[in-house]
Amino acid sequence: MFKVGDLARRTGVSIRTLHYYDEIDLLTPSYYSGAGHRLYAPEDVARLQQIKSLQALGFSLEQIRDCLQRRDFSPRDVIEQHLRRLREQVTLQQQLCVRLEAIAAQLRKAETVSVEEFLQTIEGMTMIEKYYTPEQLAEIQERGRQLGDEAIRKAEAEWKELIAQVRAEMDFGTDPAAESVQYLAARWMELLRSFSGGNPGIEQALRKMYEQEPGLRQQTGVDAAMAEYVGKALAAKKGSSA
Amino acid sequence: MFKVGDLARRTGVSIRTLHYYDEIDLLTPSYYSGAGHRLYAPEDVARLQQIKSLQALGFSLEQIRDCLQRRDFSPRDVIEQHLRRLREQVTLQQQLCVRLEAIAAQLRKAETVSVEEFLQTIEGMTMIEKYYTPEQLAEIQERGRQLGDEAIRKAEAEWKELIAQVRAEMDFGTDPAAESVQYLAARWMELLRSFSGGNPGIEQALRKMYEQEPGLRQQTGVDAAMAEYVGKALAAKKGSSA
DNA sequence: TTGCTCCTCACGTCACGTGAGGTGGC
DNA sequence: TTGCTCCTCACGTCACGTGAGGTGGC
Repeated sequence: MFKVGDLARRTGVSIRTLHYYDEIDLLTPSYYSGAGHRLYAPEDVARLQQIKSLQALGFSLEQIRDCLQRRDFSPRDVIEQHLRRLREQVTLQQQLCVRLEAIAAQLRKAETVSVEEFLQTIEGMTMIEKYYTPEQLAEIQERGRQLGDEAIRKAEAEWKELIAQVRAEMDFGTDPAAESVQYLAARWMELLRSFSGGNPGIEQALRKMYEQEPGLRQQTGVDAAMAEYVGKALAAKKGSSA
Repeated sequence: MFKVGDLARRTGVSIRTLHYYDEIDLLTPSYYSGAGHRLYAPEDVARLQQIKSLQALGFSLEQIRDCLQRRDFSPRDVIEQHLRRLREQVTLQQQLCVRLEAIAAQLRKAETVSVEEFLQTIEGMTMIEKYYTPEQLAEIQERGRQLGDEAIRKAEAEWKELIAQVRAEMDFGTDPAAESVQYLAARWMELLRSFSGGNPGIEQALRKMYEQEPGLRQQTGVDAAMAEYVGKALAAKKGSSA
């Protein structure tokens, strides 16, 4: 026969927890002393052990009560179902880990890490995940690893310069078939390939993302007009080589 | 300018959530209409997007508020720390998965699956984890897989019979050096080896578990007296061969 | 006038932690 | 009488969901 304090000390649960279990009828003491003190019998202690075991497996107190009360209870099904849920959770959390790692990698790559850049990085990630399939993302990440942070930084700088140069030619009204534009268009395709690896699915997703995200167009300076201009330049080249 | 309903529809969050964010000062609308209706400006929408992004990474609303408010906020540290916590969680959940799988395997092995057996299995698992190291557990599991369910069931039945036979000799008062007991002791060591694989750490953990768990002694019928009796028999054999 | 949207309470969730204020046995 | 343990409220947690009851603009 134990009083709450004794049982709490012996089993490592708190007194409040025992009170609570009593309150929700999960574990009611078999006896009470004259003064209204809870007295737990050995079978109550055993039940507490069972409760703790099931709780360690991640079951809710309600599930535990069902498990200990109901006669038509199927341990096998419950365990299997529980296992499925848990596996799903683990999968989701692992995906989250991958996302966080990608963000952490981005932050390490950047030199200054302002709050604004951080938020942009995150929103960028969220946006990107809307357009690429998981397989495409894995492929892009893998290519990024092989290129290395330094090469990626360099490519980003080159894109920036290239876009500015194309914009200048457009503003100047240069014919897309002109040699200077042909050179830029070729460089454009080169950089694009180093990102997409030539995977047409990735290039298509990228195009769609630019079409549907005005913020992205504004941020990079690549708008519909530029896409058309570069497209014409590439078509002119094709035409000349055919 | 959006009213709550508009913003809710456009972003997929509930009206109640927007009310709540207002209540905890996480996202307060920039304006109010004459009738006291919330009016959200474009920058409020942007802030909501940021909140959603950070929430998707698993941050609490309080962490998000800190992140958006404080100037001395270091995104890099927060992400790394968050990642560490998440990885820990995943590890714990994966361990839990392993436990549940072991229990599921046990349940499949048994023919009848009463609630009592289920609870015993779980309590057994919990107890076992207290005595063996994770490496030892992995080794035992691996050996179990190699033996197969059928062989394990057979070994368990043999243990039961062997223990009963030893008990009978003890009750009869047979000398541990007698041939009949020598045979039983040899069989004892054989079965023990098929469990421990000869790993002395596992055998030691097993002994300690039997010493410290009265419930286990009662359940199997292997008490201190029997351990001593078998020990004497083995010593007698050693003595005779030396 | 009828819908629709908006508003502000306010309770419920899950498994307790943490006092508050008071009683009974050594 | 002094500690110690026990008791019963009852609020707080986290991020909202879900009504209840009432108001304002088309």
